[in-house]
Amino acid sequence: MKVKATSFDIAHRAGVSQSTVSRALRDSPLVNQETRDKIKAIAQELNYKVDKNASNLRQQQSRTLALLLFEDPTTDDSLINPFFLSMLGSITRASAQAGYDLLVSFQNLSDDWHADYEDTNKADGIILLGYGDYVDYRDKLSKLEEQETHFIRWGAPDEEHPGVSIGCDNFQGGFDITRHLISIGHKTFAFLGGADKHAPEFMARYQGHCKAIKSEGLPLDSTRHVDAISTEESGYSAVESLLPDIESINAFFCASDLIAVGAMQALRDNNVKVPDDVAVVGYDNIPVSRFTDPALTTVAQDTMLAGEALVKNLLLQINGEKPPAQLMPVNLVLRKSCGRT
Amino acid sequence: MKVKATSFDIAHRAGVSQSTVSRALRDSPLVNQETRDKIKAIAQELNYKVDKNASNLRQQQSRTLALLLFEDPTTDDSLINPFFLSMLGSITRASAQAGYDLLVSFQNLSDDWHADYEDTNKADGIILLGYGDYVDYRDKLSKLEEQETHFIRWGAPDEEHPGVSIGCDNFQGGFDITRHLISIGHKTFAFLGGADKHAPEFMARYQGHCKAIKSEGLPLDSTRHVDAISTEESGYSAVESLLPDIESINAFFCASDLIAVGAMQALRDNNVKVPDDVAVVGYDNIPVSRFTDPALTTVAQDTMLAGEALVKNLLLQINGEKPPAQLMPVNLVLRKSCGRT
DNA sequence: CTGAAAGCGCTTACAG
DNA sequence: CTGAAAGCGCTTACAG
Repeated sequence: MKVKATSFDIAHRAGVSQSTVSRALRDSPLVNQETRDKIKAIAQELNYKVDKNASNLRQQQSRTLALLLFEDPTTDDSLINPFFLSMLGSITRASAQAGYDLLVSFQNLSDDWHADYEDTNKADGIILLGYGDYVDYRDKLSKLEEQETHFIRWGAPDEEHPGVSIGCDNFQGGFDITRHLISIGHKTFAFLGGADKHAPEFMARYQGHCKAIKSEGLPLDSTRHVDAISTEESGYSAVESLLPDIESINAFFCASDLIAVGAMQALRDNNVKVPDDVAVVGYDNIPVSRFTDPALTTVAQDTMLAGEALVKNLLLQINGEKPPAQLMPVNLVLRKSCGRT
Repeated sequence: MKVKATSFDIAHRAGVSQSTVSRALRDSPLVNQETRDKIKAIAQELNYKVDKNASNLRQQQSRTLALLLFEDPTTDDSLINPFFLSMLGSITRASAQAGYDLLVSFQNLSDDWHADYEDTNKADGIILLGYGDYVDYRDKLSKLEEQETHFIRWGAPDEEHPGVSIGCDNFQGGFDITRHLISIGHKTFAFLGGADKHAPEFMARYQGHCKAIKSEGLPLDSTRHVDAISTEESGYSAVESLLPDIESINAFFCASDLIAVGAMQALRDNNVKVPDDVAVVGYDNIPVSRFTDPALTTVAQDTMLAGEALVKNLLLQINGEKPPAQLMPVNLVLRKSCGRT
């Protein structure tokens, strides 16, 4: 077993004090340029690396962020919503860019996750990612806040809830895509997705949907609402439950792409043609959505931007500021599944 | 700002020494049961958590694993191969189960990633995940080994390369699925996927494919090989390049599901019916594969098992053992895209 | 510009 | 069973 070099070893070789080594390695302007270069050369030669535990302990910080990913409770062990995975990617990149490491952890909503990350100095702050069932969340968020943990939540900004959150403008997304459906002639709808307090994102999308129907002068009963959670299976069953009345529906607005993929599957299995017999749109613009048959019209959330915003906001909090909640813009992605584009 | 309690605060309140607090909190049998309970109660009350930096520094370990995920070099910023994401999920779970935290980081193969994780005591070991372009890797792996870093690589076990690796039996997978294709009557093939030193997984799948052709007594030229990397786009182009001869091909063996998804897209766009005109099979069993039209026959790698094996192996290394490389079994998943099942 | 020293908050060998 | 003390490897205020 190789023994790791310490700053004392370097100091010894360089003929300076350990303090000077530490300063040189941190690029302190206090150190003579020549000395600094010499020290760095020796450090490289010995393959010396600053011990993070010691450094963090001394500085009382960790330069690490923790990402807690909440699984959809019903999801099977190996499946994770592709949208969140894509967020995971962008958050990882954003923290790396900011010079922070990222500790990743999957949590079940039901677990006792109030999370020993910041308390233990393992992380300077926490990012919470998942469809927020805020009814269940709430107490845990309060506890985090009580302990003055720095955290940011992905999801709908919501006055009533503890902590800051960043989310996409789900209302606007639901509004825009519905208006598009109406503009190309669709008049009757089914909204697939549980829209209640347990799924505020879906609820906002649904409200945007209804608002568009109203504002375009269609009767309020032009849409029907069917519960579904964000899985293909659930989308499949939702469509099955509507089969008896399928003729009366022009367009399906699925609250997520996963639901839409399952819905299209069910329609195909029942010989309903998309988009000829019925239009289908989704939400999230997950990678698959381009490759379904037909390609899925959907609402894109910019995960890159969102990830950056989350990290930036959290970092501000860690630096003692109080950054505001943020609502990210959303974009329509028109493809074939909604009919005449 | 709340001041964090330390073990001294607890000691003070409990009327014992700080050493005893430390012992009690670590469930040392040396401590009187009553004292232990009292200390734990006080710790809870003060919301005390052991400082990981201090604890790790003292113990010279981190109880943390680092996962380096290598992106396919051509992949755009926000896309990550779903197969690896699924591995990510299972690795995260497996490390949590083992009581380790997981530091996740995306790396570009081109970056200088020899990775200050173990050297800095940020992690006790490293997991490398990605399609291994081992030609490029090699030097970096050697360097890791030289520094006596504990690491494990996902990929084909390979005598020639530094370090231990765990991978699925790609040869067997390629063999099995090809034999199935032959058994249901297909006689001519195209293999889509770059099969050279830069993509050893694909190469092994290709070799299994060829072996099956030989062992079933078909002529060696019953398959043609077209380069493709693991993206839908690449699968799409690969099929396009074969269109002039498409009639001569019974079945496409795509080296990954992503390639297959793109290939099926291209076939559809060119009015070639799957599976009636041509069969298509993939590899990986990514979530989408169930929902393509038609559903994709593919080879499943058990990511759950694989993740656990990686973590277990690495932990053994950390404990000073020399666990062997491992080849994980693989399963055929028969769906509609290959024709008569 | 440099060094000696204190101290971050633990764990654990040593002594009792 | 318990305590006093050393020490993990740094960073940084203090003194020069």
